[in-house]
Amino acid sequence: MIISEMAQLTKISEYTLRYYEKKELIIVSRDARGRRNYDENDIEWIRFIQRLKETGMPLREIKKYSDLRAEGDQTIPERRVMLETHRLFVVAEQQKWTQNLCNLDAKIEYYATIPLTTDQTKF
Amino acid sequence: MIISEMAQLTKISEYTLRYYEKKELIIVSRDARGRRNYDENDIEWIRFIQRLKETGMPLREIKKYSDLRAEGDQTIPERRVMLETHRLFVVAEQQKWTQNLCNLDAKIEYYATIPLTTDQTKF
DNA sequence: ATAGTGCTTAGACTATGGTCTAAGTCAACC
DNA sequence: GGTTGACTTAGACCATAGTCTAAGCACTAT
Repeated sequence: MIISEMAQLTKISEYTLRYYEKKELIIVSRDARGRRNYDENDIEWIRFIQRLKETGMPLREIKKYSDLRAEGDQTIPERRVMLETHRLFVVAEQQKWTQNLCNLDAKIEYYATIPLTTDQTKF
Repeated sequence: MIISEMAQLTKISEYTLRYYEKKELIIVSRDARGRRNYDENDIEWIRFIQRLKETGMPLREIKKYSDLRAEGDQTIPERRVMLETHRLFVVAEQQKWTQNLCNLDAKIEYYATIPLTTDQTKF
């Protein structure tokens, strides 16, 4: 699979796919003409990167994970620890957004109840 | 209130407070010596900016809100619409994080159940 | 009066995560 | 054999959100 197909499939631009490779998040083999040749495994991996990114993992962390992955099976426990640690971050984020929603709702509620004649410069 | 006190109070660095002013998010009066002189109203406003930022509102949006606020009471309905619109964003974010957590948990669960002898390069 | 502190400004620099350009290669089609 | 199209590379450029530096002024304490 060529980069343009990969870009279409994953909705990640060719630019970004090359960028990820430059940043050593992805390692892709080349064909006889020197072009990137993505296989099934690469697709899986890129989809996983996508999910990690969606959960707010910075690229340098994803790179760490990628490096461990490249080292082989003996790094599985380490990788799992990374995911468990990241999980705590995601839980915290989720709770933060819930709290933020409460705050915002309170604000909007306040906005709705105060008479329009009072001074509104505070908001 | 002087900038250093404000920085301490809000945990926003002096650099950032000046930056916000340069970006026209905040308008602060000066004392006889030309130094920023924050009052109660400014504190409230900066705390509100903080909350908007926490809920992922970009600075340019906050500036828009700030501009409306500066225009006076007649912009209240517009400001309220902004908050309501932003609320939808926050709700979506909250749901996204909940979904992300599910995905990650499924991943970790999978990690936990597969025998350690299989090929792990997929993760 | 001179050093020190705390502010002022403009503008340079940083990090993150892309996004794009320029120049070049290679295979295929006409 | 020339053009087209899809790729290659290095490196420039962009937006966001700061973060810091340099040079300078005003007041205070010694």
